[in-house]
Amino acid sequence: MNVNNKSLEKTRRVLNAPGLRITNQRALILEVIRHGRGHLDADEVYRRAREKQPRLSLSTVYRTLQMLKKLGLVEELHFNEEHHHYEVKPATEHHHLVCLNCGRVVEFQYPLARLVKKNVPEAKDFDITNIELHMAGYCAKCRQEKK
Amino acid sequence: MNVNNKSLEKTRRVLNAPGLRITNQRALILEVIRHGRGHLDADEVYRRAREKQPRLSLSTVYRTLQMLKKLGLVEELHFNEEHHHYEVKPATEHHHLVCLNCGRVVEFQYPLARLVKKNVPEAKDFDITNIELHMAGYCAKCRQEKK
DNA sequence: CTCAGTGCAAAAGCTTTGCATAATA
DNA sequence: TATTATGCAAAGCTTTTGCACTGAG
Repeated sequence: MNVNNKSLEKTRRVLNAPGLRITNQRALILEVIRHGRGHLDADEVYRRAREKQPRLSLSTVYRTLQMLKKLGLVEELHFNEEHHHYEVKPATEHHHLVCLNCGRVVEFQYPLARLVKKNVPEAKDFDITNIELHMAGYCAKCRQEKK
Repeated sequence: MNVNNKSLEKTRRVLNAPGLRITNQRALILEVIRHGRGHLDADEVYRRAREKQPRLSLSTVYRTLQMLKKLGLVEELHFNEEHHHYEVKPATEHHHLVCLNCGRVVEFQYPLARLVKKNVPEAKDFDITNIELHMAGYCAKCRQEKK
C-alpha cells in the first residue's frame, strides 16, 4: 500500500491546484484507471466506474481523461487496434508487449530512450519527451495451444 | 527509380491474387501513400487522391486501406494524436521520431526487436510479429527558435 | 455564495455498410 | 459475361459541446 499512498498524495496535490476541484467522479475514475493496470479504454473505464456510481456520465469520463492527461497524472497509450488506453503515469520508463491471441499485456522495463539517444544519430539533437514502444505477437501459452 | 520499380512489381503481384483486381483507384491510392512517405491519415490520402481522380469516394479509400493492410502492403501507424497514419510497408524495421512543434517526422533504423528479445526476459517466449516505437519531442531547430 | 464540474441531449467527427451501377479479367 | 470494386447515402461508433443544474471549497 505504500506506493499507492504516495501516488494518492501526489494526486491530491495536483488536483488541488487553484481552480481545480476534487470530486467523487474524479477520484473514482482515477481509482478505476489505477486498478485497470493501464489497459482500459474510455468506455471500459466508464462501465467499471458506473458500477459504483451509476449516474456517472460518459462525457465526464472523457472530460476527466483529458484533464488527467493534461495534468500529467495519466498517460494515453496507443495500442495496435482501435481505441486509446489509459494508465496512471509510471515513474519509470516501461513498455508493452501484447499477445494478439489472448490479449494479455506484459509490461517490461528497458532504458530505451537513453539507448536510442546514445546510438541513433538522428535522435541526438532531439529533446525526447515521450516514448512509446509497442510490441505485439503471440505469447508462449497461445503458441502451444495452437499446435 | 529502382526501388520504386521493385516495389511496384511486388504490388502488382500481390494485387493479382485470385479474386482481386487492380483498379485505377487502388493504384492511385497506393501511389499517394507511397509519396506521402508514411505520414498521411485516411482523409489526407483521400484529399490528395481526389486531385487526380475527383470522383473517388472516401469509402473506397477506407476499404482500400483495410485491404492493403490485410495484404501486408501497407502498415498502419499509431502516432500520438488522433488518427492512424499509413505507410508502404518497409523492408527493414524502422522507427519514428516526431517533433511535437513542427510535426517533422524523422525515420531511423535500429534493430530493436532483436535487442529486446535478447535482453528482456519477458520477451523471450514471445513470437514478436509487430513492433512500433514512437518517440516524440522537440527537434533542434524548434528548440532554438523557442529561445 | 461562487464558480468549477456534472448530466443529459444533441452535434460532430471518423469509419463502416447496403445497394445499385460500373469496370476488370 | 461473371464477379469484384465503386460511389453514394445512410447508419454506427466514439468523442466533443452547450446548457441548466449541482456541489465543492
